[in-house]
Amino acid sequence: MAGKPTIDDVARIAQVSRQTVSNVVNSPEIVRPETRARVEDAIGQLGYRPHASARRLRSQKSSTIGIRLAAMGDGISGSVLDRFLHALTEGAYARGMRVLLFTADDDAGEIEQIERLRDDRDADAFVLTSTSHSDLRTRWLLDQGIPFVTFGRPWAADDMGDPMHHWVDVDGRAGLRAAAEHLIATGARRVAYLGWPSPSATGDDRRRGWADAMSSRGASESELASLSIEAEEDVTAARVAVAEFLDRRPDVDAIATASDSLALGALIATTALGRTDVAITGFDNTPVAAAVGLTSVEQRLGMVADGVLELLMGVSGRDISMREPRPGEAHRLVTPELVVRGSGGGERPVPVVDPM
Amino acid sequence: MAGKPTIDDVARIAQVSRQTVSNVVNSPEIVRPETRARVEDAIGQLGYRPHASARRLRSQKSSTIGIRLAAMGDGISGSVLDRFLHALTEGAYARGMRVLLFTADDDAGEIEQIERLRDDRDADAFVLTSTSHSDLRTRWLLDQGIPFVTFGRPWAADDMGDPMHHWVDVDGRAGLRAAAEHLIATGARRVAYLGWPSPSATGDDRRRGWADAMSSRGASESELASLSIEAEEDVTAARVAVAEFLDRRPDVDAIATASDSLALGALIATTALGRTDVAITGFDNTPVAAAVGLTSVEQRLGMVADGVLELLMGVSGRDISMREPRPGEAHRLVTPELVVRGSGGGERPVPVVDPM
DNA sequence: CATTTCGCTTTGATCGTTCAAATCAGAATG
DNA sequence: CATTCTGATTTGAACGATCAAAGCGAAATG
Repeated sequence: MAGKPTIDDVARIAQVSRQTVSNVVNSPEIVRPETRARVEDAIGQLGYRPHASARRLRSQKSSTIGIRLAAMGDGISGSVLDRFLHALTEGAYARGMRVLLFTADDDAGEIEQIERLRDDRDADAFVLTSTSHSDLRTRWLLDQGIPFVTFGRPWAADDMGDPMHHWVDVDGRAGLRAAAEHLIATGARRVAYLGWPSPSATGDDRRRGWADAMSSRGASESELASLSIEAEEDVTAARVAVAEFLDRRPDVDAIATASDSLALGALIATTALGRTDVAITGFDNTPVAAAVGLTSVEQRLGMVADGVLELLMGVSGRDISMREPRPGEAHRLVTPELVVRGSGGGERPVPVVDPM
Repeated sequence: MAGKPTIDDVARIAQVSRQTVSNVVNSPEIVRPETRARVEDAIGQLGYRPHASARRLRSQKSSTIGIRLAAMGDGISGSVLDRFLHALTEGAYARGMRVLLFTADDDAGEIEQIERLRDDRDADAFVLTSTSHSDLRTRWLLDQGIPFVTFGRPWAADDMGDPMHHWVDVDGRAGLRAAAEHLIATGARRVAYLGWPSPSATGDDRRRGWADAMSSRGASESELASLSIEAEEDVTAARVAVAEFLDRRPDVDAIATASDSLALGALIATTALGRTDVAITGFDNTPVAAAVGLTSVEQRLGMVADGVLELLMGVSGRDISMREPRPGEAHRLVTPELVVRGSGGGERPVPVVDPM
């Protein structure tokens, strides 16, 4: 009476047993309608809510997904993780799950934390981000039989066909193809590509998208090579690289880039050179892109989050229920969306970076 | 035997009772050393870890802090929340707490979620961010008697003296004073201020810091007014405002700004105008600032997080233990730190934004 | 020597729920 | 009409820990 109402309080008021109340809460369909109504009434009247820990103890499920909050030295794109986290949390709540945060300095530390959370039964599934080829973590999780999904492909020989583990990823290739095609469609004659130094699994894939668009317009391999710019994921590095490049190749009138950071560097370089005719596209659709009016590729993180939850819990399940990954059912490749803004080419409706 | 070991398994191996094992885990000092050793041995041998939910059920404590992951339309500065979250999570784990995420579209929605999490006993304390004057949420939380700390002052008449509730904040005024003084020290003769339209609690406070520095150099009120630029938290808006301003006041050779977004706008404007002699400082020390080499005010979010946990749990406590806020013990005002980079003034060691 | 004190350990109850099996009333079956 | 079946509800036993109080042996006290 003093504290929060328990299931017994509800049972007493509704003149039924504990278990019936439990049934009304967990599987209403097996309770006779009138009984159900009576119980629901009592629940509403008392403001009863099940004690999550009691339920978790008994059912041996934590209904919690653990995810590492990376230290984000990733520059601007850190906000991608942020938005993904937001979408994941929202989706998780809709399915009766919670999202628990943890931190770690490196992958080994992450494994340690996951082990702890698993042993404490604080989380029963995990989501990994920024996976690399032959990732320590995925191997370990598979060995342990811990349910997990990665946001990011394993980038193994045959990602789609050979389901080592469950993953969701964004089709960067399609994204860059769209960006390049948009630049061409809005009047660009020579579209360069600004990406990260190869080899870079994600980067090479994005470059392929640009190459797709260019090839279908008749560009040769050597032309593609001569239109490629490389820079580390860093605004300054990108600025320097683009300035140098435009000096050699003033005929280039558009640049599709692999990230908003690179794009920002390109934007600063072209502005400084007075080359405001050069159209630029970014990737990630970060707040910075929105802020400076940059056309960018949006990853649709809501769909990514949905995909993750679907792989973890089934299409509409409310429990972690992961099977062996089966071909065709273990992956989701989300097609991104091009968000067109002023600096993306053509008429430049809002002249964003030229002097007033 | 099949599943994870329980406290009873440990007890059996160590030839002691359940409770003794519990004591070894929770208050080792009351157990006789040899007994303790035996139990610890058994724990290690079995790899025993207490079942978090069982513990929470019995002790009626969730040992969990809830925090809303804002949708971050805040532009670049979204990363501040991110870094704070990281620091908070790290600190929380060190004190045996977990951090649970939730989302909401607005403050009313946040209240709803908090109520749920409280009722489900999923979290027993909350951290609020970006509080406004006369905040719906703080009022409600106080009424409900739910432990919480805000990151951000209430901005009431006398924040420091009158402890309505527990809060931690960064001393933006001191930050901008330091920035302005740095600009002056490195050779600037006329330092303008670029901030958000008044009234803005945070913004006005930061402006005051700049004004402090200027006044002590003998600037009059009217001079200060003529050196103030206003723009919304938006790169483009800032760029436009700064371009206009520099047209009127070409004598200005430095700009202290209230945020990295504004600073980026200023940077783009000065670059475009060829005024690379104008030194600029930002606020928040976001990845963007680092990327473009911008001197910026670092909020020291680790200290903020520590302050939050201290107010919630006491100096070294491992439990939520909040009293009535008492004068002098209910607040923490963290002094930020100026991170000096190339574009911050003076010699411009690394010419970041001029054409190559 | 009986008694109190002290330090450590054990015992029994309990936290609030779900599981598994038992019960029960009424309908359907032969 | 006795019997089986069926759907809805109840009962007793966990889940794995901590709390509160009791127990116990050795040392201290009168």
